[in-house]
Formats: sequence, structure tokens, C-alpha cells
Amino acid sequence: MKLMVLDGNSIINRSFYGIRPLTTREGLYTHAIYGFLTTLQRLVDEEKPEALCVTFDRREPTFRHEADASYKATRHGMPEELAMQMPVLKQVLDAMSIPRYELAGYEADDLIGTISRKCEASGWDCVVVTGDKDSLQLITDATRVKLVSTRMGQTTTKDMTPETFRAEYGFDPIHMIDLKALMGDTSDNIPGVPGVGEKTAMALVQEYGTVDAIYAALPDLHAKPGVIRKLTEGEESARHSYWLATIVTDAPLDFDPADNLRRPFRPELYDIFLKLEFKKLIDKYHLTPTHETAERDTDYEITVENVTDPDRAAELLDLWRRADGVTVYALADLSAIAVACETGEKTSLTANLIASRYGGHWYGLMEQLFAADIKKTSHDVKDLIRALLEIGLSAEGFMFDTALAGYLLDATAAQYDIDRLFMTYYNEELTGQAHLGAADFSPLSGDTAMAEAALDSRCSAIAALREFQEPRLKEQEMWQLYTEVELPLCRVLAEMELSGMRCDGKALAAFGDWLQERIDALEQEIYTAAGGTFNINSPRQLGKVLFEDLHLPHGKKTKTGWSTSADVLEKLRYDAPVVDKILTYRQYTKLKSTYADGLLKAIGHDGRVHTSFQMTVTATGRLSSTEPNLQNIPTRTELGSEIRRLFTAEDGCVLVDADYSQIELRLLAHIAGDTVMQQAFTAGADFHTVTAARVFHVPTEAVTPDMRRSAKAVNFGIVYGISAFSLSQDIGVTVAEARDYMERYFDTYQGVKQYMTDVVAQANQRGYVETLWHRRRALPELKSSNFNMRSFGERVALNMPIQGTAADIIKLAMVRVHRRLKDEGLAARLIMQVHDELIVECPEAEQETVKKLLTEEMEQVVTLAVPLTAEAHAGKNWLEAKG
DNA sequence: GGGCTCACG
DNA sequence: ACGTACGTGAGCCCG
Repeated sequence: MKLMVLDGNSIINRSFYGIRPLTTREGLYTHAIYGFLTTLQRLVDEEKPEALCVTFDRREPTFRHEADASYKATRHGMPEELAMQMPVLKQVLDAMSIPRYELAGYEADDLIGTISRKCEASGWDCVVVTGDKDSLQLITDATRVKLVSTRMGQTTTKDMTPETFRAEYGFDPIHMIDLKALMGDTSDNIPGVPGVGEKTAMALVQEYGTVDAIYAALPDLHAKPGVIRKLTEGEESARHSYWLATIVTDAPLDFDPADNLRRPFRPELYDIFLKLEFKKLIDKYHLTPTHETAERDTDYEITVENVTDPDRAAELLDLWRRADGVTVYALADLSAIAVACETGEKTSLTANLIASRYGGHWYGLMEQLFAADIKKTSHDVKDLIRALLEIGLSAEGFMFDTALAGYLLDATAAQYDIDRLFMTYYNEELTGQAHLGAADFSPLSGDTAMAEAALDSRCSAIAALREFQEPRLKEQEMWQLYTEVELPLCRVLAEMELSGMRCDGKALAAFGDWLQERIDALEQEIYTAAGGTFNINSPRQLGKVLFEDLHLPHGKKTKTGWSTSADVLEKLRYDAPVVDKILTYRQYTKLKSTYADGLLKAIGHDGRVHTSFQMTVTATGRLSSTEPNLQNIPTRTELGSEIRRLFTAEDGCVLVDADYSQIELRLLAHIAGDTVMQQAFTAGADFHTVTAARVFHVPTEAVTPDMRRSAKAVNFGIVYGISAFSLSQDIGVTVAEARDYMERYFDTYQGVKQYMTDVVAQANQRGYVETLWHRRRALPELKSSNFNMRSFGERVALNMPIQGTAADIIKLAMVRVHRRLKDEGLAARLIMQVHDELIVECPEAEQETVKKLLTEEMEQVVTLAVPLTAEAHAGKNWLEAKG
């Protein structure tokens, strides 16, 4: 029986430096992994070992470092491009069912030494694969070393047995240690004997065998007097180098060769290779997707046609109108648009390119193409609608968005571009470049024929994506969510983005100046207290000042040092006056840079801020807001909330702000089916107070502010999948007290306790969780062997149905509010959403109507076992409108 | 580009 | 025993 063991670090290093760098579309370097795998495959083919494993170095210092300060220099940093590939390689090996070994305090070499000896003890042969000549000392009759070298992308191996070693070196393999002890090894930072090089060392070891024998023979050694002098002076270094060069063969590693027998690949290997774009390896290993993929049932014949003739345009429009639907793919700036339409036979598609937006009849053609009577499938419909609205087109008739469908089918994918979705569903690459821009279609700068072909290929791919997605959305009961919530929301959001929010730039700049004066003053006071200047914004420098110079007690640590976060500093507030100043400094600089300066940059020529809403980002179904993020404008502190005052209604208008009251806790009561909690809401009193009264067994009137605060913390914690430890941190009590609160809480709300068990069990069984509208989140984490990963999965299983249902509800409310505002002929416009809050801007005269309309629509989205309530207020600015 | 910090629900 | 709450985005530091 034969076991092959690879020195993982050595092989991946050789691949990294020997192969031309390669990255995936996402920018992940992959060439070292690819090189490793091709080398591995070649070796396996060559050796056909029954068992296989890989060893790795750990980042921690080894026993050699502990004993030798100078050895530290060898822990050279890996380049980032290589470091990022290490964890991925480990995932790949796990998926290939190849055991890997690493042990704190030991290098890969030492594990190999130990493994080879254990193999020998079990009567196995061992093949060591490495690029490191140090390992040659391990060679025995049962252990062979395959030396790997990579030059110019070509990997060659050399088998080293006791015989070949002796023929090359003239001594036994074990004396490799003696050779290294004398000549040293710069790459391993083994000093050797200063002045003794390879030639001298070889000759000495060949004649005397060991370092011991050489020193025993001094001073009559057969060598030049200079060499004898160098050996005498360098004895200590030689002895020490001998120790450094000796590979450990008895590391405390639990190892049995029989545990390393080859086993079949795991199914996730497909997904990992897909992500790494290792198409060749997927084919080579005949890997099949873990998820379902499809064969594209259409054979696309594409004819690229530039529509420049008005008669031809009219003909096409007529064709598109009569068709069941068309597929549209447009560049962001509308500089190029492709339209594909099924004509007759399902297998034949004709794609037509409207290349130039400046052609004479372009606008008229666009007007008709984007009217309601041509049913369109497209990708990123919200952005397309926004672009069309901007040039005055009405943008109707969007029936399907392949990006949105991709998101509903897998809410945790990295991206939803056409190329990636196509690869996921059909396991095929699209031809031509994915990221096209206006320049690609310019006869001056681009190869227009190539660009047209690439555009066209994506246009017809959209049709194929829909073929895959639509039946699956229906099977998974998401069709209603898709057609009644997500799709209509595209137009709502496009209009909201275009409307924007008015923001008072002058006042913002003045507020910024005011902040800057205080920041400057605080900065000086902090420097004085610290006894010198430093960068207060640098957590590292700040940590040094607080915990080293001022000797303040440090709390938790981060990966890079001691934490200086607000909750740590809060505890030190009374230990040193400077801490308070730092907290204030932090608050002011945050307001200045992110809000004062940040928002100022984002105010448009119309005096308004236009955010972008992202529909395919969050794992739960919420929206997100970017450039700028208007969903995190300060509100929790008085000073911060001044920013809200600067978001103002148009002259003669007001902002109406409506928010759901405790929507997530109400959904918990409903979803968990906890009748006690439901009653607490139906009673209509303050929910946290009612909870406190029940948990602490006192009448509602006897609930103290402290009791309410604890109850509130537990209420929120439950929604996130709390632990007693985290609760104790949050409310500042001992873990035992926190545990006590939780027990009382679960005694009170037994349905919630049951729900927490049930939802995790169901998620385990089904592999996903879902909302009331069947929005899904897959939970592969629950299958992880890693405790933390699994715990995370369990918390997500608790939280997603609640947070996600709240997202479904407000999205549906937005669609209905938007429709009613239009139907009732109001000038009011929906302009903002912040997860449980909607903002409408309207003429003062409409304010009462709008308040009523908003609360009605928000409350009537769904009938739950508890009342769903929303409260609306109006004001001249966002702060006032919050009520 | 990752880590830290902090703003929001 | 593990390590310690869900979901986001932006600005700054630092290697």
C-alpha cells in the first residue's frame, strides 16, 4: 500500500511563481490553485497511490521560532495574491475528500516527517511530494521523495530514492541534515558555518558523514587550514543549524495512513470550480451541478441588423407587437440596445440592434418600443426604466426582469449579471465581452461588429434565462411575490430615485464648518492630554496612546490590536477625561465626513439628493441604498438628527413620514403563533412594558424603566437569535442574570420558544427558510461542521422569516401607495423608504389625505393575528415629519 | 483591499 | 468547548 503526501505550501508556492497570474471575473486570483491541482492530478496519475493527503504550515510561530529569535525572520509574508488563494485551496481539497493536516507549532515538513514514519510503522510505502530539498533527509527504503520544480510553466519531478540520492550526493540521505548544518540554507534561514560553502560541505560530509564526526576529527581534519579555522569558530552555529535543519518525525499528530484512502469527490466541488471558473476541470472530472441546470432548448440563429431605415423600423415594431414578447438588452446610457423576438419557429430568434441613439428616427422608435403594447423581458428593469424616464419616455410593458428573478431564486449570490446567471443555469460561457460601453460601438474606437455580436449574445441569453427562471419561480410559489411585488416595484423605485430628496446645501456646509471648529478644538485638547500629536482617526495609534502611554485597562481585542470601539471607550469614560473627548471627536468627525461633506457632494443641480436603491443585495429581501446611502441618516442622537432637519420639502409642500410600529415583533408574534405575545399587542399598551410586567410578574403600573429596558433588549435579541452572553453584554448584566431573563421570557412566551426550535428544525430538513410570501434564503451553513458557522445558520433561520416578511410587507405597501397616489390624481410622490418607514412629499393641501392614505395602505397590506399599525406625521423637514 | 468604526432599521 | 445578535453602506487607515 502506498500513501502520497504533499507539502501544500511548497507546491502552491511553486505554482504561484511559475505560472502566469489569472483571475476570475470577480478578481479572485486562481492560478496557484489551478497549478496545484494540475500537479496533483499528474502525480496521482503517475503514482496511483491508495492514500493521499496534504500538509500545510500554520501562521503561528513554530517550536523553532520559540527557541530562536533570529528564526523569526523566515516568517516572510506571503504576497496577498497568494494568501487569498490558500483558504480556497483548502476548500477545494475538502471538497475533493483529500485530508489535510496542519498543526500549531510545526511546519509542513515536520508533519511530513511524522507521517512518513507512521506509514513505515504501519508497513506502508510513502511518497513525499515537495520542492524543498530539506525533505531529502526523510528518504528511506520505504519513503521516496518526489522533488517538484516549476520552470516557465512546466512542472518537472525527480524521484529520489536512497540509491539515486547516494549517486547524486555521495552519502546517505540522513546526512542531508549534516550538509545543511555546515553549508546553511538561506531560504530557510539556517546560517550554517560562515565561510563554508556547498563544495566544502559536500566533501566533508562525504568523508566524515556527520557533524559530530567532523568535530571529533578536528584539528587533524583533512581540509585546508582556513576551513578548519572557520569550523572551529563556527561550531556553535553548526550545532544550532543541525538542530534547525532536523525535521521532526514525532510531532503530536494523530495519524493513520488508512484514514487517508482515496474517497469520492463531494458534490460542492462543482460549485467551487464554477466560482473559480475551472471549466476544464469540471469537464475532466465529469462534475455535475449540485443545483439543477438545464439544456438550452433554443438554438439561436442571430442576425445582427442595424436599424437605420424608418420603413424597416415600422416593420419590426409591428412584428414585436404581434409577438408574445421580446427581449431587450440595453447599455446603461442607452447608447446601444438589442431587441430579440421569437419569430415563428421557437428555435429561431432574430435580434435587431438599434445602434445609435442619435439616428434621426431613434426617439420615435424608442417611444413605441417602450410602450405598453410591446411585452418586454429585460435585465435590471429598474435602471432601464430610470434611464427611459430621464429622457421623457413612459417606459411601460416590462413583464420580466432576469436579474430580479435570479435574486429571488438565490438571494445570497455575489452578483446577478447575465453572464454569471447563464453559467449557473446552463453551465455555458457566453461569447464576447460582458462589459460593453458606448465606446465599443464607436466606429472610431471599437470593433463594432464584435461589440454587436456580444450585445446580441446577451440579449438572446436573457430569453434563455427567463425560460429557466419562470417555471422555477412558479414551482417555489414565488410568482405572486415576483409579479405583484418585485416587478411593479421597479417603476416605483425608479421614480423615487428620480424624485430625490431636497437637501439644504448651504445649511449643510454651515453645519460642517461648525463641526470643524469643534473638531479642531477637541483635537488640540486630545493632543495635550496625550502628550503629543497622533492620528486620532487611526485605531492603532489611538490604541497605543490609550492602552500603552496612558495605561488604561484594555477590553476586547481585534485581529490587529486592542479595540477602541465606542462600547469599550464608554467603559473608560470616567478613568481619563481624554476618553470623553475622543468619543465626542469620533461623533463629530463621523457627522462631518459621512454626512456634512458626503451629502454635500451628492446634492444635484436640482438641489436634491438622488440615491440608488439596490433590489438584489440583501439576503433577507430588504432594499439597500447607495451613493449616497439615505437609509442611515442619523436619528439616535440629538446633534446627529440635525442632519434630518436639512432634508426639506419643496416650497409649499410638506414631507409625510409614516412608519410601522414594532413590525418585526408583531411578525414574530404572528409567525410564532404565540397567543400570549399576540394578546400583548392586541391590548394596545406599550409592548415592552407589557413584556416586562409579564416577565417580572408585576402589574403594568409597577414596571420600572430598568425593567422595561431589559424587556426591550430581550425582545430585540430574540429576533436576532440571541445568546445569554450577548444579551449580558448588551444590557450590562452578568451572563447568569441574562440567562435568568431569557428563561423568564420563554416561560412567558412559550410559543416563541417553540418557534425557535421548530424553524431551525424545518430549515435543517428543507435547507432553506422562507417568508409569508415565500421569499427564500438557502441555509447551507446549517450543514457545516464548523460550530460557529452552524450557529450563525441557526440565528439566520430565526431572523430571516421575520425581517424578510417585514420587507415583503413594506414593498407591497409601496406598490399600493404609488398606485393610489396616481389613481387619486394627487401631486404627492413617494420619495423614500427606510425599511419600516415611507416618506411622501406633497403639497400642503394634500397632507391630511396623504397621511390617511399612507396609514391605510400600510396597515391593510395583510391581516395578521395581531394588528399591524402605522403612524404618520407631516412636517417641513424630515426631523419634523418624524413626529 | 481588508480591517475598523459607526451611521441606520 | 467553541464565541458570542440580524440586515446594510461609507469613510478612513494601513500594508
